Amino acid sequence: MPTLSEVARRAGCTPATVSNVLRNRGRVGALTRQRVLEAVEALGYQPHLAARALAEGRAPTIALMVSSIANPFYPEFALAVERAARSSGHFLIICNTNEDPLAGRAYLEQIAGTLSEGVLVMNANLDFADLHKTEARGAPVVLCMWERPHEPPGLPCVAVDFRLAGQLAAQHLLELGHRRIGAIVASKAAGIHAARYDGFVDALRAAGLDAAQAPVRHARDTTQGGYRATRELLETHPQLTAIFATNDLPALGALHAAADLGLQVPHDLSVVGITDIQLAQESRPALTTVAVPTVEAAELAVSLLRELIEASPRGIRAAAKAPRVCITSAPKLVVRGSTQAPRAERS
Amino acid sequence: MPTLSEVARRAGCTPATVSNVLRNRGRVGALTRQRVLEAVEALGYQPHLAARALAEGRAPTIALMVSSIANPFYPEFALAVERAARSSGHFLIICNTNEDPLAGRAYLEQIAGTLSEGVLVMNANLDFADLHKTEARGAPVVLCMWERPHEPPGLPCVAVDFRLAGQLAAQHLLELGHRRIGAIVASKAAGIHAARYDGFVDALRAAGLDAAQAPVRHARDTTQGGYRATRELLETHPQLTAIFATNDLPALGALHAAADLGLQVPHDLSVVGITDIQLAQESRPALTTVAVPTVEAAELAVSLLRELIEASPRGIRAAAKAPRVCITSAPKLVVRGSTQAPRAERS
DNA sequence: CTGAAAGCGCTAACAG
DNA sequence: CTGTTAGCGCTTTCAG
Repeated sequence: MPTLSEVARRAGCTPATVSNVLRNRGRVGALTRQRVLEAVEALGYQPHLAARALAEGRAPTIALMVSSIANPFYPEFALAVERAARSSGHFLIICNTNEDPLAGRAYLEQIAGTLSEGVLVMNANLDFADLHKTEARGAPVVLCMWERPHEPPGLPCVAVDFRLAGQLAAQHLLELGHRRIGAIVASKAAGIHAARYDGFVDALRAAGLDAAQAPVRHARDTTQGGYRATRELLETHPQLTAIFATNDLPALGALHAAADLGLQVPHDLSVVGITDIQLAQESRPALTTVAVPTVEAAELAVSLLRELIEASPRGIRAAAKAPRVCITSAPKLVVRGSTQAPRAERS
Repeated sequence: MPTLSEVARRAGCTPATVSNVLRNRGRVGALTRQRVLEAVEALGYQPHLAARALAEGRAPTIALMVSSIANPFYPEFALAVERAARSSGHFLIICNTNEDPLAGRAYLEQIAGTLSEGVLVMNANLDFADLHKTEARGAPVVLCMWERPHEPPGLPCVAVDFRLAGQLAAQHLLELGHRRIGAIVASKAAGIHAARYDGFVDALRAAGLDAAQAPVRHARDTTQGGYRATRELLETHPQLTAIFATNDLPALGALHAAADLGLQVPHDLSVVGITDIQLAQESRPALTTVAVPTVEAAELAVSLLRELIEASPRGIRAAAKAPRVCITSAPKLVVRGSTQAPRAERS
């Protein structure tokens, strides 16, 4: 691989000049520029990113921490992040923590601040102390999908009003006339999805229902998890006419469970999820869900991270004011085929 | 972030010595080592990866080129690649080409050899010329899922016998008694999936059938694509009893189409796919498919890349012998609920 | 066993 | 306008 000085030699000037023309710094004579450009072309020169990073004191990548890229929601998000990162001149490093805080820590320690300029964190079961440590080392951190806009996490974040999402889902069911609704909370880590469930409860209350009366099951955030939870729910509470799930994957599982129990969705059972992942459109029936602004969140996260990077000139911590919280636009109900009014008005 | 020399100062020695203890080079006195380790600990020192990369002339990352990480197959593969990369000391950069050869080229030119030591290529619609160019610049390239083990592509690759996969799928259908089988070829780029279709034809021939008699549709490699193709196929050839799709996503689409046409799968129509992605287990009915050794392919790809990296000491091209081809273990038929013997023996 | 010195490829002042 | 001079943080001979 040709280097700057090889280009310089060929163009009959110094590396500094070549650098200048390449980055449009300092004025360079038209003729010199011309010769430099030719030399670059002839040699097929490409700047050495590691060298540049070292000299500039900044890295050309950002990291995305995620528990497992194989969860169908993450790739959609990752794709949007990558696009945004790309257009701000960064490459994306994917860090699968596999739900293991130690793996997460190892990643953070190794790349934050040396290979990656900043870190984006999707639900990845990380230790907050580790995150603060990486911040302190000079690598900004942004939480990508904070669930409670009004309860800041003590770290910069983009927040989605998931409580509202829960409300919207529940309201939809209530408006259709459902009164006996089972809830599935997909809480891998404690507390995650709590806001969504809170919203569900809000809506029930607002409709004058006793929320304690609605049966709940916790499940893993997978189709399987939702499948099992639904079967349990329906076995113990056969009179349920609808299922509210805090995420699409378990909602999809509910669809399967219903099929296996001989229930027609939405005729015998309505199902609603949250997020609106790709798959939600592809199930049979298609899933009614509350769409979360994924792409917007990804873009906000990257631009917030960028801002923080710019604002921390070589490791100087920003003043100790409260970390920024960016709020996305509101989640929106998407009605598809998995919900309708309950069949029997009397239960 | 503390640097090597800060550690050295604190430990009362020189950077060179610190470097030595950290990488177990050159002998270091037990006592010095002790002090160095303490200093490292006290300062929370972490090596600066970009600096190390520059000094060593090697990069700590590899790149995975993929057309879009949002295609459900890729994340599964990417996860396996990341694990393998990790355990060989590399980080993974995800490069979504978005099916755009120009985007792919831009990636290759920028990172190959400077940020990434090597490049893994999933079907990403890249220009082979670009790949050869990046090889020539000193960054090894490995194709991750070459479809024809016996027709080497002129680049190092890991090959999966997809022709066999096609055969297995077709044989399964034939053994069940199907004779009127429609084929869906999911060929985003020309020729991709051709091997799978060839295998299908092989099996038909072997069974004494006229392959020309089996209707074929080309489709995009998506559920949607499979959906449309299936509807077309069934409208023009209502007597079909089975659908063979070259990939799982279109096969899943076939399932949906059947449902919309009022056909029971597998009772009225059998469907078989290839790959065995996660989703294949989750459809209703679950999809019969030919499983491809994804994880194995990912691991082979990374280890082949590693080998090539080691073998090319700083950009010296290996001798011009034919590039290596690693062959994975054979694809295997996985029978699930979407296939059974055709209902009417007479069509 | 440890230190001194050179350099990886590039950028960033500051002179000329 | 262009060249000179220092590094960025680390590794790596090669002396001591």
